[in-house]
Amino acid sequence: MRHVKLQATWNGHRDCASCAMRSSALFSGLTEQDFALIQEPIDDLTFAEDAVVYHMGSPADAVFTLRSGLVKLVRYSPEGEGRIVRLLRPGDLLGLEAVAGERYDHTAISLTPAQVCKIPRTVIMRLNNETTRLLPRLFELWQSIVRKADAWTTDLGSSQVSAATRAARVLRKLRFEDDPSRIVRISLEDMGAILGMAPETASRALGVLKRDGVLQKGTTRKYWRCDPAALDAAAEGEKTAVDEA
Amino acid sequence: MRHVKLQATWNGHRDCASCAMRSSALFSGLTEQDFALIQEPIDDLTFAEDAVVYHMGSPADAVFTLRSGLVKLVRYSPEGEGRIVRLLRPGDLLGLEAVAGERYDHTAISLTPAQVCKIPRTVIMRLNNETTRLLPRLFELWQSIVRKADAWTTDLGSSQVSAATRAARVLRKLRFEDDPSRIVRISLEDMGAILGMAPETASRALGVLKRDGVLQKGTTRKYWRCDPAALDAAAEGEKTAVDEA
DNA sequence: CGATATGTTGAAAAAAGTCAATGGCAGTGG
DNA sequence: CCACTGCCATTGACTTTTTTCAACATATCG
Repeated sequence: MRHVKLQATWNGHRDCASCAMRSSALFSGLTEQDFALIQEPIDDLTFAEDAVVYHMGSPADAVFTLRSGLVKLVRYSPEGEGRIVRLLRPGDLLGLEAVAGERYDHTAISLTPAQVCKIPRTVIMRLNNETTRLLPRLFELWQSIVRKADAWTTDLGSSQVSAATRAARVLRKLRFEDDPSRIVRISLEDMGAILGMAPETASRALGVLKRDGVLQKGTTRKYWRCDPAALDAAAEGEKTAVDEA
Repeated sequence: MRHVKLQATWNGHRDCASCAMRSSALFSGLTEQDFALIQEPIDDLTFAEDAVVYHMGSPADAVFTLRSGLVKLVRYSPEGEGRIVRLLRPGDLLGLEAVAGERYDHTAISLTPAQVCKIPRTVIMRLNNETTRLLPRLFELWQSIVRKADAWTTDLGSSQVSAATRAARVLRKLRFEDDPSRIVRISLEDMGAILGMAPETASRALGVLKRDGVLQKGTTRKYWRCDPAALDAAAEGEKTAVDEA
């Protein structure tokens, strides 16, 4: 297993009212007066690649918004086997269970360098007491998490669908926002932990996509290249034109 | 595909304050005065086996509590393939997305005759406006749904775990509450839709459990019999004593 | 520049999918 | 009441996929 970094660097406090993330995340819908209710400081944190944002089972005292980077949520079985149950992208929330429960349900680990805002649960509680504008957003976010979890099962969890097709579906979740032909490269172990398959099988699945012209090596080991249209086709389970040649 | 019944029978209105389900479901934590705020009538409905409680994509205007019976939540892909993403038991909520969204995310179908209470979204909204005692419960419930969805992926979705073991884990979710040796019998198609495998594979997996002495035929086709301890062992991936003989 | 991690590939075994035939049970209609 | 019919469930035979174990290649980091 890869060495895991524990440290985050603190970039100071964040003014939520002027944050670029404001509209896509938790606090959209709040008014200027509402923001004044946020009395605690919101920490702005930077994590290196492979750093732990929080641990499964540890006391959940804050919710996080992901400002940049990519984060995996890992759920460990009692035997120590880990499965990745979600991939989080900029704008997504981490650790929403802090609002409802005692402890985190996953370990959150960065797949790339990541920037997150740490929002103490007390801030959420106060806002909920003082304004009605947070709640609908909270419901929506919770519901979208459920929807994503269900989609994870249905899209990635069927052995009637080929490993290559399911791998392509994962790759689509890993595309760079600004360049759909660039894909964040994750380890085969992680790919296996997402799809519930052995890393060798994941390697072979990616091999198929490469031979079909869907996927190429990137110039650095941090990412792959792809043909976006071919990737979409592969994710639907179709064979590519290259394959038929 | 099995014929699906569409009809529910109406058993009158329900007084939530005196409901046996009250403590395990949505309204635990409310006071007597809070119950007075429920002005709309709560319908008490009975569904036959294989009846649809609500359809995926239809407008979501009510949340349901399951009072008795067993319900599956099915998510259909655009191609019409259905996967079961959750099994609901008495005390569970159905259609919580009505509080957050416009439409139901699944089709809810009864696996046995089922009794449900239909709670209009407006009731939830009013209670949330008038009292602070509903919200924490709502958060908890939402979080427990996420946790169940994640457990579904990790417990049932790994091809490194044998089909028989995963089938045993499903069977554990189907046990009668009052008699842990009795298991609601579902079709092999449903078993396959839960585990993402072909129904023939599901049949063979159950065959293994039968040969190992974990599972037996019931006296009617509505249920199976099992050795509870052996089932637990099988769900952990262990071989039974019978098997070693 | 080498030590260690991760990725790739091969080969054999195990598991699962698929197609097809058979068997059993329940409900229907004579 | 019983044979008929239709729907599942079961099983067999075969194919394909995946796992597993192992060797080897490649890349990264000290």
